[in-house]
Amino acid sequence: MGVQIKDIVPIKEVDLDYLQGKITAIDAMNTLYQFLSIIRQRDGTPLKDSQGRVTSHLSGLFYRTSNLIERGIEPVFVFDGEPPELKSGTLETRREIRAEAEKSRKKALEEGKEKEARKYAQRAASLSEEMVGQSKTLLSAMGVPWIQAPGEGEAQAARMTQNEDAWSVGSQDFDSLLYGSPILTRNITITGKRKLPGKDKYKEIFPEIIELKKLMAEHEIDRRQIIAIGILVGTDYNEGIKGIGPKRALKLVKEKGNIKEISETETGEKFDVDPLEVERIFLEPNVKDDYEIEWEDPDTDKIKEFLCEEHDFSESRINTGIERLKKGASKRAQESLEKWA
DNA sequence: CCTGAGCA
DNA sequence: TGCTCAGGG
Repeated sequence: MGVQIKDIVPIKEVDLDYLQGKITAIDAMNTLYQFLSIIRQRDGTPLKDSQGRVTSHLSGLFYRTSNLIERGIEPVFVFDGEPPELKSGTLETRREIRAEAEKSRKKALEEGKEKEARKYAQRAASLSEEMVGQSKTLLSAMGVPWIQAPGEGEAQAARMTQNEDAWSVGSQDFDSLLYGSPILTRNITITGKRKLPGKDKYKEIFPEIIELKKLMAEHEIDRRQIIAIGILVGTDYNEGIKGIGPKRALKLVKEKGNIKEISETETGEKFDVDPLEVERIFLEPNVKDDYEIEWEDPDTDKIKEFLCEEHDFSESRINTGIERLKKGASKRAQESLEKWA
């Protein structure tokens, strides 16, 4: 889920071309999970190869990434390592929710309720170690860099952006802002259209830029106070206070100044874990500075062997993707040549 | 999610 | 050129 602070975050819509020439450190798990959950048939069945292995994540990853590369957007994927100990409660809860959803999915399918079945299938989706490994294999064949984070991927991506090795973090969640990323990019999609709540109409989706500086300036708060707001509404590491959303959290934080003061109030006594420990996860995350970000030419044979031969993707569709990757690679080569001129 | 065909 | 829609694996 991530920390829910959308209501107090200033968001700027941009065109996908705005990201051209910019390096985006993409939260890989966030993205793959999105693909796995969304790329499905009407009854909720994911795409599968002839051996019954799920391929939805590979489809999304290949087509979207080759589009980004063609447009000169430079993605580097960042994978989760070990979660902080405090996340175990959240992870357990998610497991339970998935198990329940899987039961509901089967029931709905037996009753012939396709739409219901799909909803529960999406909720039951979970990324296996194998899927993560396959995704890394595919990215390497495509010549797209990926980084193994020691801890949370969002934390590592944020550090890379702070280090100015990336321009922004790409994720749907807001957590990277708490980890100190100067810029967050949401909705990095090619053909984004989303159902309008209620109506049968579809609205086009644009990438969104969120700047940490602007977020801080707008509310006259510092980064520790943003973390405090997160802790009040709830993070992956604590439950948050019932009845407090981002607006009330902001007000409280501005009144009390910091999480320590808040923890000593009546509200603060309701925390399920020590809020200072949660704050420490965001301020001193488990990240590394020895990483390498290099794009390479796509390896056509490896891509085809992996996607077409092993997982039954259509060769003609994969060919157009490979052409896009090549186009991006030559664009990069051209630009690095111009730097010398 | 993304592709590609069909149709205005 | 832009839109919808079925199907992808």
